[in-house]
Amino acid sequence: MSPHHSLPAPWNTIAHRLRAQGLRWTPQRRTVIEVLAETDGHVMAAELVERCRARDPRTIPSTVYRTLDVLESLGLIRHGHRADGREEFHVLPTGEHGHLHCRSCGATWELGPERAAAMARALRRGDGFEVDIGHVTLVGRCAACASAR
Amino acid sequence: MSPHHSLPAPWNTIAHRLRAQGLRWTPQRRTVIEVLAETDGHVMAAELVERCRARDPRTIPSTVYRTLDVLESLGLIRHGHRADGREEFHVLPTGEHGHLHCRSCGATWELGPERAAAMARALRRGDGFEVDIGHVTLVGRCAACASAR
DNA sequence: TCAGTTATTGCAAGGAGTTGCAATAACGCG
DNA sequence: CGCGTTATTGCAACTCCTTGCAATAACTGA
Repeated sequence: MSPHHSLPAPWNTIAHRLRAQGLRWTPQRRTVIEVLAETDGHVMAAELVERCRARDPRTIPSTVYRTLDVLESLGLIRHGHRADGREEFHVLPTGEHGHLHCRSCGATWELGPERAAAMARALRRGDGFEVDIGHVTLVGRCAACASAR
Repeated sequence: MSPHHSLPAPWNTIAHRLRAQGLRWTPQRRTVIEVLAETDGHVMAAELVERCRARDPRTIPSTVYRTLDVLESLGLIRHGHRADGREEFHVLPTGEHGHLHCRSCGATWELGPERAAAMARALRRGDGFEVDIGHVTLVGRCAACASAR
């Protein structure tokens, strides 16, 4: 087995990509990336910090946040905000999808690419605004809660 | 002149509305409402706290935030989140309007009721989700910045 | 008007992020 | 391999907001 368990998929190229930009590959960044590689696509920032701390107790929050900024600038993750304003990261942005949150029952679920696209079209029509649908969680009421009033 | 300079428009009825619900009319709440009555419709939470403090240096932030919660439950204001996640309040929600923020040029502007409605329709179609468009600031790129790439 | 009830307040502590700065440690080059 | 350059780190302080709790003070009813 390799001396440093290597990372899966696109994560294993990050060291090179960083260095290619004059940036550095550090143990702290490796920790963050190892944690990201294990997620299913969504992580709340604070939760990610916690998982890094579990892996390495010396983890410093500000370092994690700064690493996340760098990874976002590389296009590997994308940050957004949940209904309560807290930060959330979408790992490896695949299809553009959004999030819907019902203020009545508290549920949060995904807005599929097709409907997200329809919404983006509705916004574009008018002044040409190109929405980044993944950035926010839309708040409202789900069908069940809306009709229950 | 009246002993207690009375508040304009709908604000002057709040004391009664509060008491009608078993809630109380306090000097601290009066301060918050005086400040709200002077806004143009938008205030960032922290900024509002600051203005209350200017009016009464004894102002305590947590009291202001709690008062805002109460006022929101009365339907007088509505909270939302800006592109950076910070809290913003819409005073006296009139027409349903949203906010758009361009991540390139940093501008933020309003999404008029018509287009907001079009977007809400696009979301409703599908699973019946009723979006509260005023709650979030949609992030993306304005026409100018989008075409500049 | 006074007293009892209990909604609110003030305070302190805590969570989530951000930022400035000096010390540290990756990198790239000789 | 060792050095100098400078990107990063660790730390401390700070912003914005939330929460628990005991003390305070509005309201209500007599």
